[in-house]
Amino acid sequence: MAQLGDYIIRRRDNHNDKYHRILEAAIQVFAEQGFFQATVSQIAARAGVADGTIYLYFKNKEDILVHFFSYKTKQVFDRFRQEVNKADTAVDKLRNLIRIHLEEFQRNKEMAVVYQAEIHQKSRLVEAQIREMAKMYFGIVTEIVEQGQIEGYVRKDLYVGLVKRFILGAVDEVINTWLHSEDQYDLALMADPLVELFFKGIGTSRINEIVLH
Amino acid sequence: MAQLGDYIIRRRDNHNDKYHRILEAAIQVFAEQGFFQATVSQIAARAGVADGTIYLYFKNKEDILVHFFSYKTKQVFDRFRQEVNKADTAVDKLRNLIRIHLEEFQRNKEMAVVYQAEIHQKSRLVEAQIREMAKMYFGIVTEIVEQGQIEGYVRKDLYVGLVKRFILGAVDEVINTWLHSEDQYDLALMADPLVELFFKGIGTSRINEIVLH
Amino acid sequence: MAQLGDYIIRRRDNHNDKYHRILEAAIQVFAEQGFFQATVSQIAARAGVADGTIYLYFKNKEDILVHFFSYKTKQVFDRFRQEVNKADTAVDKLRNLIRIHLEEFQRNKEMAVVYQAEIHQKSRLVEAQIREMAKMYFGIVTEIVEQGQIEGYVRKDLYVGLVKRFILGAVDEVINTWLHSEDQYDLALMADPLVELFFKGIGTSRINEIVLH
Amino acid sequence: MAQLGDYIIRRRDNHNDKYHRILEAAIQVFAEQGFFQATVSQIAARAGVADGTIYLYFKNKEDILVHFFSYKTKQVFDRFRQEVNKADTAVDKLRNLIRIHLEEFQRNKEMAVVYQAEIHQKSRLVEAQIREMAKMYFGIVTEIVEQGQIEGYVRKDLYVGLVKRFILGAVDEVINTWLHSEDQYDLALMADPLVELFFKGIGTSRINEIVLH
DNA sequence: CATGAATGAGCCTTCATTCAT
DNA sequence: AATGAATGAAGGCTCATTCAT
Repeated sequence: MAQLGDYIIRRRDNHNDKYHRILEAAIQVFAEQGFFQATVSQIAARAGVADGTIYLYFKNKEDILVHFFSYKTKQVFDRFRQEVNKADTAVDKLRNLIRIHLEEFQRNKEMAVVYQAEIHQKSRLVEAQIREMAKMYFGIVTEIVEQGQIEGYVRKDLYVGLVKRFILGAVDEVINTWLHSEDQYDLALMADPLVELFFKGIGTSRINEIVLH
Repeated sequence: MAQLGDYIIRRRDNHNDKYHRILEAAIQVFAEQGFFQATVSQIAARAGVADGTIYLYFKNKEDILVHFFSYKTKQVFDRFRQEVNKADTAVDKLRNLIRIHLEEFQRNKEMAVVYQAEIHQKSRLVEAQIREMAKMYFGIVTEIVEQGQIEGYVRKDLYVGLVKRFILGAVDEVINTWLHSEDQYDLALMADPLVELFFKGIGTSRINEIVLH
Repeated sequence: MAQLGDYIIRRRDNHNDKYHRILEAAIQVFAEQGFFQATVSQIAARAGVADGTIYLYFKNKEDILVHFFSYKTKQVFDRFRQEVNKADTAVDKLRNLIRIHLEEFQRNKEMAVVYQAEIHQKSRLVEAQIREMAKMYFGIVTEIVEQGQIEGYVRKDLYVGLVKRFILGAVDEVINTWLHSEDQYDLALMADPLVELFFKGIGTSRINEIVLH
Repeated sequence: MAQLGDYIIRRRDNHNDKYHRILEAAIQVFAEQGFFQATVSQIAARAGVADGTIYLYFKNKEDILVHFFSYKTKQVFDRFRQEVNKADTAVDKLRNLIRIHLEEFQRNKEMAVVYQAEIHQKSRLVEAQIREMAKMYFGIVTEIVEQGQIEGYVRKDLYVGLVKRFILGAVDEVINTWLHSEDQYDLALMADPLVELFFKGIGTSRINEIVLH
């Protein structure tokens, strides 16, 4: 009765299982060795499959990276949006964005490593996806800034494109430092101090006495 | 008479000449292809020397990258220090730091590419140098913050380690965006807006009504 | 009632059906790609069966070629014999032989391609069958020559082994040229001119004034 | 004095030496295994060089075959032309053509094997060269036929294109049979009997009583 | 019988490095 | 010091064949 159904499901699961096992293995190996240093054999061994099996699920080595980006990373960026939506005020939205960003990258350390390496390449293997994620991030920041301006908590004289780089860059650098640090402190603890810096900067009120540009 | 001396100098110059030609060629090739994609032959061809000649000046391919960092990049970071010293106030020092950073990376685009790629690797081939540069940058920021606090323009409740990442990350992201941008706008123009963001943040004075953490 | 019988027949037909579908598919793929370039997967896809199914009907890839030769090619060569038998005189027999040879290879172009490639290999995968066909062809030619000699139309001082190569080679070359020709002229039209050349050669009667060997 | 010259010559010879060693090794391996079955490693081993060395002299595996055709085979076909020129009458020219063809292919048995296999492929790897050689052969036959017609030894009602296939095919078949024969009889002995067949055909004068087409 | 996912041996090719000249 | 031919290890990928379902 349920036999056929079970069978199909098992097959499908098996398929999915292997696909994901390879993907997860690849992320680990890419994280450890870097994309070009990683070998397909290493990935296969880590995934517990034969070398040739890789090519049943992926077109080639590069294709694994592409799938990784459109699956794992995208998934993470989608969570950014969700968390931002949970908050009402601009301040809370930014706080949620930063917090979830740090939390997710802390939780998926290997993804973080691969992501960092890839977006800082000249010839990116995944240009399209990266551009899309950047756009999404920009959208979120734009929303926060505009809402914050309406609420009166965000300055009006801002170039949002720069604000996005200002925020994303700082967060990325915090993550990057953490990735290269010996002791594994809690990355998420950086969220609030960062948010405070984003809103208040490092200056005192006296800074307004100076014409900065 | 002066012949022997000349000869030695010429030789030495010749040596230096080739050493630098190889180094410059390598940076170009690394920038275009990435370190692992670049081949020693390409570098040799670009430098106008034989493949084997590379190994008279460098231990191996990786050694070229190491030399590049301790030569070119270090040189650039040394200029950071010089420019900062030219200014008197903390504000001007930070402005000079950001400006020279953007200017130098704009001027040495290939260096910028190689630098960005390398510092975002997990297994860095040049860990030592990068750590040293990070330390130097941290020193500069510390000095600026402390002076700024004395001058009354910088808040006292700051975690300098985070401030350094906050600043460096934003600048790096601005550079990274520029590197991947189609149109080559003037990167240095970002200096003042960035400095303003660093000091004032994105918030208005009303932000102080909210307890950020 | 007739059910069981039908079933068996259907099965058998089904078997035969698949067997032949695979064989025909293989010939097409072999013709297009060559034996070593062809893949079992391509054959399976063309035949509309699973890869594994191939191995229910054939021992391995090479076995398909063997079967092809003992099935298709043999069948064609059997037709040679039949057509020759239909004629009474040596001249008509040779004409029929040449005509049917050209016609059949024109009709089965893919077979022609595979056949040509295979018999001109050093290490033939189908040595036995080829030798058998050569023998059969030799038998036909022998018969024609002997009958022709009796009838007085064929010279007596002939080395039949050479005559067979003389005829077969010329026909094969005509076919080969056709196979590689852009425009698909009617191959069968070559039959009569060829037969004339076989009988009369290219010389005039004056050629007899010369001692050829 | 002669040192530099010697050096250059040695280098050049060395180069030529290796180039030719690889080429000769490749022909042997191609002859034994066929192009697709042959491995680059086998060729390298036979030539006494490292695998990678092959790629200093040839673009890839296929390129070796291409070079082989434009070097060895072409050289042989050039000899055809030379030998034909040595004779005065059409009869002698044809005899020389056939004789040198058989002699050369007998002397270069491996070349013969590779040549036979290649020209009977559907997708030839060396289409251009083969077409050129075919054209040259056609030119020779045309010349012989026309001269023979003037001399009165060759019939006027001939389609030269067919005559070329008639001759070349027969010769090729004789060679092919020899290549696959166990006992290595003297191939050149077939020249005169073949020439006689070409001129006189297999028919007697009575054949003229019959209308062949 | 039929399937097609999985295997892993094997091949072509690249390229960092060496070394005789 | 300089050359660049030669090396050979290593890696990505293919594909004939097997076998659990």
